[in-house]
Amino acid sequence: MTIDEQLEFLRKGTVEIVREEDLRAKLVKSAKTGVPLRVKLGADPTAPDIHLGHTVVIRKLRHFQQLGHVVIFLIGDFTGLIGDPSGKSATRPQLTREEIDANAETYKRQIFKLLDPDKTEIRFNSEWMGKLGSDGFVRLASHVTVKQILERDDFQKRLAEERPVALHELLYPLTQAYDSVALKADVEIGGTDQKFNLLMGRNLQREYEQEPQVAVINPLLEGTDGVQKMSKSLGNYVGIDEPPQEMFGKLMSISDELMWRYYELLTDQPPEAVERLRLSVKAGGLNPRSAKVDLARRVITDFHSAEAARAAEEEFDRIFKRKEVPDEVEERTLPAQTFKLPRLLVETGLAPSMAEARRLVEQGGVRLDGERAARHDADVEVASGRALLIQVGKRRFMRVRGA
RNA sequence: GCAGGGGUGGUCGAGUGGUUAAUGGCACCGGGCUGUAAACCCGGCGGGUUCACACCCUACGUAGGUUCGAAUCCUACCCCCUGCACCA
Repeated sequence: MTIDEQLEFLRKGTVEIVREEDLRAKLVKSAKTGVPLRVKLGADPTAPDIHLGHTVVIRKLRHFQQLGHVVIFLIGDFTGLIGDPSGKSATRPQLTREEIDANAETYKRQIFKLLDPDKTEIRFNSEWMGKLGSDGFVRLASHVTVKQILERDDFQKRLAEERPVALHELLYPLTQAYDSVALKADVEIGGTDQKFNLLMGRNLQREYEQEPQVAVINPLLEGTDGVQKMSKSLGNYVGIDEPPQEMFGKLMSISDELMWRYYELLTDQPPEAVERLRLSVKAGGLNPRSAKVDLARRVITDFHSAEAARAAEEEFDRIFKRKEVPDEVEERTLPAQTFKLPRLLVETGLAPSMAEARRLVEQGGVRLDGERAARHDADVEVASGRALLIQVGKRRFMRVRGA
């Protein structure tokens, strides 16, 4: 690829690159010297559960790898003590060395679904932050001014709104920036929420007489609700460790509009190809459902396999299109006796409470052996040797046998 | 410590003595429709007993109190936020 093509390739899906000219220069230099660029991404040690939102930046790392550069996956075990000042969470639980190591292993297993292990360094910032000591830390702090730190939107906003800003939060951008110095990073990847921190790295590197890193800023992926950013706590996420069937369902549940966003940020489909698809759907030639199925297939293939994707699709069709019983249904054995229907639902865990169970039946959401249960006071016999198929809603199934 | 503001159901947020299990939004759940777990429409959304009308219990930071009756009034306490002060 020419340098221009490389730039184009790296630009895909990003919001901003600061500065693109610097990146060009680094790419040229690397090509000339044969020394790969060092591309950094920081990760929080407390949450090793990666979801699709995180994969946006990981995918960007992969793009750099594909061009032959070295990726440094930095686990912020030191910064984890501070917690990114994203507004809410105050103090974070202090992790033991063992927990951090365990989390690191989980990270590795997950990120190597997208990244090439041979071109990836896993590092911990306690490595250099620990050595710094409090005197070193104070010296480090002398390199930036309060005003510089307070420039950060988040701080300004909170000060303006008279919401608290803890002192240690101000140190977060500083330590993150120092990581770039310690690693001599050429490029740092991050979401838009990280922009300030990434730029701080540039400043600090200059202070330490290093060539400033390039900040490659990626958008934050919206969650399946299409509104808020994907996050575990909001429950609008798709975890990359989730079973294929779950992923398929969740991806099918995104809005038709959001699907294009996902195409852009979660697949390596070239923008032109995605645009063609979009036009085709818009013109009515292609059913949006089909495009969504295709998206789901691609994502599942990345994290599981093409085979798993096919199976998930088949299962989905079976349940939602043909309204059949899934391939595998959980089985439970209960003492052979007669149950009131709501009681049975609670016993099997298909409903959390009697009141909820009754509601489900009244609303027509419960089927017994395929027959809609009309009355919630019905007696249901669980006989030994016979299996009873219970369905709640569209997607919860269970087979119950009497013992 | 002082002053002020605040703590309501998964969440946001109404409600200042009586049809308040608590308006409304969101989330969530069920149904309908659709080639989608999309969109849209309808319904539900603390728990328990009951075939059912119905009844009971628990709930508005915690604990008491006033009252026929309190999320709403009083007292104490706890927690959060803002400002000021004190200490260093």
